[in-house]
Amino acid sequence: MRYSKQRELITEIIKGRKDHPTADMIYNSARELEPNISLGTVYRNLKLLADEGVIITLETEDKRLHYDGDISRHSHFICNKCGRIVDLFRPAETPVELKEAGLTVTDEKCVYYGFCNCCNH
Amino acid sequence: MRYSKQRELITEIIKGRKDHPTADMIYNSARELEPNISLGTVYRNLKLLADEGVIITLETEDKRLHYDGDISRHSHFICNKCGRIVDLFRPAETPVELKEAGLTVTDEKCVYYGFCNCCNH
DNA sequence: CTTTTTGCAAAACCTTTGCACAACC
DNA sequence: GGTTGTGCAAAGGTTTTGCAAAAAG
Repeated sequence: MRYSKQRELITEIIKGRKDHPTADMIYNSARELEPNISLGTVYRNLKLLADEGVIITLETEDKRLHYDGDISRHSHFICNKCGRIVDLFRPAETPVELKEAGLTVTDEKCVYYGFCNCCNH
Repeated sequence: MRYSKQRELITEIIKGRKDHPTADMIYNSARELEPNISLGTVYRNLKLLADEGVIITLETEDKRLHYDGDISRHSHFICNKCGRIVDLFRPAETPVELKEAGLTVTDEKCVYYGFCNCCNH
């Protein structure tokens, strides 16, 4: 993988925020510093970075892919009302049944849905 | 919610299978019995059934929504190679941190990725 | 008869891709 | 210089939606 200014910028943006942005949000941030960057480039690099394991993807009910620069093992909470995504650093235990069934686990994605402090009632 | 032949058929199809089909798969099944059913109707009803809690949605890395007629609390395993989705009836414990943080959990979706028996090496 | 649901087709939406040009090494 | 990455715009695939007709109650 060769160096590119655009890819570095995109990586910095994702690694620098904790709000699990979508491609479009990252594109908008990127354009502030690099006004000529294209949406296609953003998508291409996000896919590349995710494939390389540099970032993580989060498939949510809003049907847009969210990205997370924190690749440590953790779960997420998503508010049904405001859509806020919260990190959860004590991940759930991987069920033993999986190993028992001969399944090799490489990755896990646990998402809890509910209402956050601001949106309770 | 008024009765409709199409909705009943769609519900039966999802409840009757364990392979977590996509809208398109359900559409194809439905057409075997109801050749004039439209894809729009399938999508409309799937959304309705999911909103009503009659079925569950599964957001996966393949970018298509999968549906599950089994609404009991359980997790899923998805094979990175063949895409097979396996039910896991011992769900992970919901992290206590969530309650401690004042977050109300209404739902949880845990997906484990890896390689199934058939696809191991 | 009124309201909900359907089929159809078009639109919306997010994401991917082909291509010529620019950037990297 | 050869190869990889970019910008642009067009295409792709899934899901949603507007509308007139059909079905339900």
